[in-house]
Amino acid sequence: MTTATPTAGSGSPAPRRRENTRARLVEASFGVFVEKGLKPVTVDDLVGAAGYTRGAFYSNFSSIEEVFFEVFRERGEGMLAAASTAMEAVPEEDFTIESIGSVLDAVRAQGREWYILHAEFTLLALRDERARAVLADFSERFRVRLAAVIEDVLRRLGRVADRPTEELAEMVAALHLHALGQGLVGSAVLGADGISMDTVSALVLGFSRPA
Amino acid sequence: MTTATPTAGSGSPAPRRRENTRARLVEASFGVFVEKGLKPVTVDDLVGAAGYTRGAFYSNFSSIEEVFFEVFRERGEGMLAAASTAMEAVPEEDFTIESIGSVLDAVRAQGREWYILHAEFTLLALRDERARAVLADFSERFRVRLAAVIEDVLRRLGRVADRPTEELAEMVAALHLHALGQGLVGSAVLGADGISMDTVSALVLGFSRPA
DNA sequence: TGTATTCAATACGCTACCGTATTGAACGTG
DNA sequence: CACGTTCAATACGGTAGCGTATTGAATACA
Repeated sequence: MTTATPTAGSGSPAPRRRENTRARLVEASFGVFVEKGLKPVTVDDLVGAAGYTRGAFYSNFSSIEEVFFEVFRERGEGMLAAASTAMEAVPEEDFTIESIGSVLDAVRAQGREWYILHAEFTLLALRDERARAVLADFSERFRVRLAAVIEDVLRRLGRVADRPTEELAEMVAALHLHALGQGLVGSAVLGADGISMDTVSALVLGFSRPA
Repeated sequence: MTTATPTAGSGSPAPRRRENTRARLVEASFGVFVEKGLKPVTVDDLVGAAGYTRGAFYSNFSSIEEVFFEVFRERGEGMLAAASTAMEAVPEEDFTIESIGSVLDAVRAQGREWYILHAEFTLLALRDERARAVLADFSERFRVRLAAVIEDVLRRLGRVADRPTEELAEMVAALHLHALGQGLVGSAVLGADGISMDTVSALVLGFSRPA
């Protein structure tokens, strides 16, 4: 790579417009943050990955954190959208425990990258109020979606939950993410590829009873 | 603070010995890592917190990561020791679900600080093989201890687990840590102060059956 | 008590990265 | 097809933090 051509080889050169630059920068930054985390990343890393130089960065953003926020928001919306799509793909009368799995698959599909981004952003949230708000918003929305599926499934099975389905959803999501992380780190007690279906099933059944 | 007196006001001035310096540096570094994370920390932050200057650092360590490892190992051992102590404090014939709680309390006692250190170290482990090994070792030891308690409790209750108690232990530990983190970030669906006892109880009962 | 050794304090040069200011090429507009 | 505008590329000075080399004060030891 000699010349710095943004997104090398993408058909038409794409007009030099502000939105393009921002979008490409955010897009490319995702991989950089996944690879390095937040603090070790430099402005040159980001523009380098996108095929720009420093000037493009400061003309579009004022700090690296700003980009990080944008990346998280964007990928978070992606996750939520994927989860919704997965839900809607299942016809109402086919709800089974497996339906929960298909929502979890939306997370699994982003796998390693989402896990890392999420962990990194959580750490930021511990120290930054605004990040806290963004994270809380995402988490709640995801939890609510998952809770809805769980509720549907329970209804279909003719069972009622012992406690708020949101708690159940929180547990399932937490364990799923945790298992994904364990898989990355090597020791995978709960399954290297996220939580297993029979664990989900045992959880959902264990926290509910026949209506 | 004008003069840099290590551990200001601790009775005797304490001899200027290598081990002392190392120990103080590690001790003081804990707080710094909790506050800032890993990468943003500078050598001056660490020696400053301990009341030394750069010289002391490079004469005892060769990188900041090295100190970070040492901090995690040390606090990890502390956690394990606290967990063991908690276990042994309960007479064998008194095992109830609450016994599990007393192990979790060992974690709760370190609360916020342990959560952050652990999260920070996990992120490092995703990118560093040696950290991975250290983390795996800690996690396994903790899981085994917790699994032992769970097993004892189940035996006492005349129940048998549906699946390896280590899996159960992993779930309980993961949810506990997750809940602690949620508490720090604000939204505490599973209880702001770690996992609640009736969740633990439901989990343990849900994943076991009468013998 | 004098001498050798240990180890933290200081001094120093170096590099990486920052953020601003300036330049100049692509684009829209009349 | 000129003109103005938009925005990324480049050039720059400033700073923070690094790691080494040297110094000097404790401590051990004879």
